[in-house]
Amino acid sequence: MTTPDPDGLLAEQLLRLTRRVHRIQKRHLERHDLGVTPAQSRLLRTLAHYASPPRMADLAERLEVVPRAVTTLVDGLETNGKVRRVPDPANRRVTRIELTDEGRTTLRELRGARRSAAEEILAPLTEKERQVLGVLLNTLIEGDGGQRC
Amino acid sequence: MTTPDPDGLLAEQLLRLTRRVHRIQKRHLERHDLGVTPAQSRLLRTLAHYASPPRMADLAERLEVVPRAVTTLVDGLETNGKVRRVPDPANRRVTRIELTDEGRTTLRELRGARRSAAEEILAPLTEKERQVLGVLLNTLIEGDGGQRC
DNA sequence: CGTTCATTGTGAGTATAGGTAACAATGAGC
DNA sequence: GCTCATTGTTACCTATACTCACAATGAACG
Repeated sequence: MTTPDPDGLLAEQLLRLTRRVHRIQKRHLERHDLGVTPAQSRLLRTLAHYASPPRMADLAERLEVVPRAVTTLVDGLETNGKVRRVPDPANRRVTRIELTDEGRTTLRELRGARRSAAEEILAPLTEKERQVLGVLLNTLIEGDGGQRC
Repeated sequence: MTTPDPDGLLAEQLLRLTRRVHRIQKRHLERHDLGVTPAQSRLLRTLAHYASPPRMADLAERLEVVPRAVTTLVDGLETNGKVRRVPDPANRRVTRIELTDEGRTTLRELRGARRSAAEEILAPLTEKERQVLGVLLNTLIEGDGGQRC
């Protein structure tokens, strides 16, 4: 009742914050000069979560993008020597994506950039507030993916 | 202590949520078929906040983008008849941006799209949680713009 | 076996959003 | 009047992600 459109406002804040997060992330990445774009950084981190090299399609699903988008990202990372495409002997349609040693090194350095970016973004929040925010964001993320359709 | 990199995780969640917000917003905009891109929609809404027509530079500052980006957005909106460039008689360098009647109509219809998009995004949260999230997001937004540098 | 259909990744092209650099027109300060 | 800052824009580039079409491959089934 305080505002006429509180939810729209919330979405607005979210989008605004988003732009800032992107900017800050990009700046910190450039500062560390790892030769990796934000989206590539995300793919690298995702890659680290797998026990064995995932397929392109696996990555696409995990990143919530169409497979074609993964191709471009892997192209960039591969030319920079961060990842390697390896054919799957069992199914010749699939190509699996492996982190190279250089990719693993980059990933470690990336963690610093990521941490400092997060710190800059979250500076205004106390530890407890961050926890609350984390829970809320998680609810939003989980809520959609699991229940719809 | 539960996770090794809680802040980085938070930024990750934020970015992930962001992508979803963009997708949902775009879908709802397309469904209402108002001939307006998400960024143009944002400019229109921003425009409505001014008592008198703002300058391009004002919009750029408010939207947190470079002036050049505003030019493109206004170009699109002007060719679609949603806004009008009017020269400022007092300072011939500045052009002020006015909402047209059609722009105002679009803005009203836009509110529906915006509301339904917000509802879809925020569905997993209770009313109280939304309030908490609003406060946290506001802290993050205010905290950066006002205090740094 | 072969025919058909689904899966997998990618080439080609498009859209959106933003950024930099250079510039012309204008205004302001000395 | 000369210099410098402001304002918007022209021209160009980047990043991200999309659709569509397609070739290669595998799977199902008569």
